[in-house]
Amino acid sequence: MQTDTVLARELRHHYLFCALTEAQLERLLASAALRRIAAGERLFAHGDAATQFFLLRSGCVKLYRLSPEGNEKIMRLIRPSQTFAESILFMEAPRYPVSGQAVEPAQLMAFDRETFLGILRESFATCQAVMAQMAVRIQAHWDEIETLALQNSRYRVVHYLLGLVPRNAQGRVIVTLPTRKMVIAAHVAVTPETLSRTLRGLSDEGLIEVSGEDVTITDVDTLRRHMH
Amino acid sequence: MQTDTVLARELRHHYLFCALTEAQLERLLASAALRRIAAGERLFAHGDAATQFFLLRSGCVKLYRLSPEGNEKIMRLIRPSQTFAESILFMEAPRYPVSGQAVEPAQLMAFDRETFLGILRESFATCQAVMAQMAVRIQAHWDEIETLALQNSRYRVVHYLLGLVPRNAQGRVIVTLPTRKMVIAAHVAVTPETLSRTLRGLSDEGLIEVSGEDVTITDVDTLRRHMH
DNA sequence: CACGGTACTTGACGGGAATCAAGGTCCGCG
DNA sequence: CGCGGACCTTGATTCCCGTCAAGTACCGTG
Repeated sequence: MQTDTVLARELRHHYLFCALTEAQLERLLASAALRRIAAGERLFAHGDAATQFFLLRSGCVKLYRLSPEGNEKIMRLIRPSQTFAESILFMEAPRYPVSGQAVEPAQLMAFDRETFLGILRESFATCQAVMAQMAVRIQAHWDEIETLALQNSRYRVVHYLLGLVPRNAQGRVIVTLPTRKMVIAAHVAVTPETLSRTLRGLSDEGLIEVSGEDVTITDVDTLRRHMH
Repeated sequence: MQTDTVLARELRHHYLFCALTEAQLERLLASAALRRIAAGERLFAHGDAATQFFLLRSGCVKLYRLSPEGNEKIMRLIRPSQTFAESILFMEAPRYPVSGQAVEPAQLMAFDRETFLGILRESFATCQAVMAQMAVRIQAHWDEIETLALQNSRYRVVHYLLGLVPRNAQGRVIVTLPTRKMVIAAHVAVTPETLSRTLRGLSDEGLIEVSGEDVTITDVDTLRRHMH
C-alpha cells in the first residue's frame, strides 16, 4: 500500500524503530492505526486500560493530570516525531498514568502493545533504544521534580525560556512560544496571571522583550547567570 | 569464595538478577564491589561520571539535589534490597543525575555498567526486568510531579504517611517514621517547621497521634478520604 | 462593522508557607 | 552530673503567589 511505504520510510528515521527488520516493520504497521483528532479532543484518560502507545506525526498533544479541585498540571508537551506512553509496555496491568489531549489538531500513529513486545523479544538493539528513551525520560523527570520542588515561579519561567534556546546560543536570541500562554502556564505550574506578571517583571528589568508570541532574550548568558 | 555464594544467593532473590545464568551471575559478581559508607558520606555527586549502579544491602541512602541557594530536595529514599541509578546504564555519556549520600551507615554492592550491559545483550528476560523497573520509576515520578505541582503541604504530608501504611490496612494503624523528621521534610518538599506544624494540626483534629518516631493513624480510611 | 468569545493583562486582596528567632527536648561525652 | 549540640517545636513576621475581579486586545463570524 502506498501509505504504508510512506509510513515505513518515516519510521525508519525514528531511533525507536530504525533497528527493525523489514518483516518486523511490516508486522508493526499491520497492527498500527493512523488517528486524527481535533483540538481539545482526548486521546486517553488517566487510568484507562492501555493497549497502545503513540507517535505524534503532526500537531501538539499535552499529557496532564487534574487535581481533585480540577486544576490541570501539564506533565509534558508532545511535539511531532516524538513517541509517548511507551512505559505502558512494561506494566503488568497497563493503564495510562496521565491523560492525553490534543492542544492543536493532531495526526498520530497508535502502536499495538503486544505486537511491539513481541518484536522487542527478537531485537536487542530495539530493546536498547527503548531503554535509552526511558532513561532520557527519567532524567527529564528528575529535572522537573527539582524545579518544582526547589524553585519559585520566576525561576521556573526563566528555566522554561532557556529550554527553548538552542544549546550553544549566545547574546541576543529570539524565541517563539510554542503554544498559547495558558498552556505554558499549566506546564510550569503557575497561573496565567502569574506567568503574565513574571514576564512583565523580566521585561521591566531589561532581561527580555515580549511581543506577542515572540520573546527576545537580550542576553542569554546574563539570563543564565540570573538563576545562578 | 564464601561471601560470593552468600551474595549470589541474595541476588537470586532480586527480580533484576533472578533471570541470570550461573555464568552470568559469576561474571557480574567478579566485576562488582562491596562498599561500606558511614552516615553522611557521599556515594556520588550530581554530574559525576558514572560507571556503576547500586544495590543497597543495609542502611539508608538518599538521592537528592541542591538548589542554587543550597536547599536540599530529596528525590528518593533508598531502602535495603532496592537498586538505584540503573538509568545510567543507557546514557551515551553516563553521569549521575542526582547526588547520593548515606543517611545511616550503609552497605551496598556496586555493579559495573559495561559488564551488566553485556549480560543484558544475552538475556531478554533481564532486559524485560530492567525495563519494568524503569517503567515503575517513571510511574512514581508522574505521581511525585503531580503532588508537588498540584497539592499543598498538608496533602503531601498525609500522602507520605499513607505511603507508609500497608496496602490493605484498615482502622487504627501505627507506623514508624523511617528517619529523622528533617529528612522526611526534605522529601515532601517542606521546611522542618512546616512539617512539625502540619503534624500538630492533624493531631489536633484527632486524625493522628504523634509520639516521637511513632505515628498512630486513628483511622486509615478517614485519613484517605480526607484528601479526596 | 458590530458582536461575542477567548486569551491575555493588570490591580486588589488574602492565605499559606518560608523565614527569622527563641525555647525545649534528647542525647553523647568529658 | 553538667555541658554542648543536634533535632524538634512554637511563635511572630514577611512575602510570594493564587484568587477574584475588571479591563484590554485579538480574533472569526454573522
